[in-house]
Amino acid sequence: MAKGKKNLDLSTEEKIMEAARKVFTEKGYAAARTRDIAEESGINLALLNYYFRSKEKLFELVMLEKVNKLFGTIIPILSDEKTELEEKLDKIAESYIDLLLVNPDLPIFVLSEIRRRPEKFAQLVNAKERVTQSVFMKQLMARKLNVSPFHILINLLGITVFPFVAKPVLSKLIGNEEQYDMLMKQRKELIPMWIKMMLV
Amino acid sequence: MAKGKKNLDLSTEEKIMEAARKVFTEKGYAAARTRDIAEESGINLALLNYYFRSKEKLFELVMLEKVNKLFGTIIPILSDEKTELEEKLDKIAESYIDLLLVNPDLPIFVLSEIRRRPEKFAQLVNAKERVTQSVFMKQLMARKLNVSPFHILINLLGITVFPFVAKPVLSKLIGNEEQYDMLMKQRKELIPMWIKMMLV
DNA sequence: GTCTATATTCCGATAGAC
DNA sequence: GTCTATCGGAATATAGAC
Repeated sequence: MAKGKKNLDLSTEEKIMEAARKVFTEKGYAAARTRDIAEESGINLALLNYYFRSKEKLFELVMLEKVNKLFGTIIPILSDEKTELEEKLDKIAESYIDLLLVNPDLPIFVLSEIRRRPEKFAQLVNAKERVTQSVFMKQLMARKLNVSPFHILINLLGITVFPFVAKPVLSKLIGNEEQYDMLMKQRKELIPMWIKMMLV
Repeated sequence: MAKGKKNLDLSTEEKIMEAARKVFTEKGYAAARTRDIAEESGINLALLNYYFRSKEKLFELVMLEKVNKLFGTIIPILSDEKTELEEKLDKIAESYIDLLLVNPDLPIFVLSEIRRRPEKFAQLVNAKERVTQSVFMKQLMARKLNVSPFHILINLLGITVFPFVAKPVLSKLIGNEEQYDMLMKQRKELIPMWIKMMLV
């Protein structure tokens, strides 16, 4: 897709999807209006329903994509048989921060919408076995820590993802977006170090 | 307030506020309906506008309370002149987790609404000087760390607050709510320990 | 102060022409 | 496939009786 340009080259369907990703992610399902999406994509409101039937159906497509993006980044790394624990930490921090620097409101969007309708979207994650039975968790247990491996996973996700969830507040605290982004980039190397300290 | 009982003893105004806290926090501003709030408080829809003029005005009152609750818990501790750095860590972890065990969706509610309308609500926090110039930050700087003190603050908030932001996902991962709560209680002692390890 | 009924605005969805 | 115009329902807010 051409950077910064209107998506004149995309199909109508893809233009609507692109706009829907933007509007839903920025405002959340309830505050997003189909009229916003139509305007953003440069097409007519009627076409949205022609292609996607309803706001709800369009949203489900976006939500599925976003959930896969958020969890699909980490689950393959957790499940990898070949890499050592320490290397997994490096990979998770780096790939997650790279993802979130480009998509800073991905986590709060997904987590908010899951909380709003857990019965519908929590199952979409379907991560229970894939996480609890993962190689990563087994590698943690092999270390004979005196705390549950869940604590380590929570800490890793916490120090990695939280700064993006709190970006609107932290960014002002730190100064501006440039300085915020610079700190986040530093954290790609720092996070694995901090987590490794918790493994002794 | 009587636990688990209908608030028959409260004034009408306070009954509406109580219901508004619940409905807004659970659903967010956009998905909350004034009819939900009226029903929840056992009064009539017209009375909501009689007392609070509009949905927006009522929401602003709730939002102000919630922001104060979330940031008012930590700012006094950060600013305390008497306590050592290590003791501050103990206090923050304990008081925050106690708060969040009772109000688990406080952080995601506040952070979502700030993100949805940063120009309106980010200023409500108004924490820039109170945090950056705080005793806590000065104590961190006195430690001559080789990373920015912001990293430590972010880590502290990340490992403390994030598990509550991700509660709907983590709770299923861990098992059930009881087990989730038990882990969170453990973290009151673990978090200060982990952060202290980052100070060397 | 509290209610019922209603006004008004907004929004998702569709009809129908091209 | 795409548009304009509009329907029908939902949600906020108000009028007016008690």
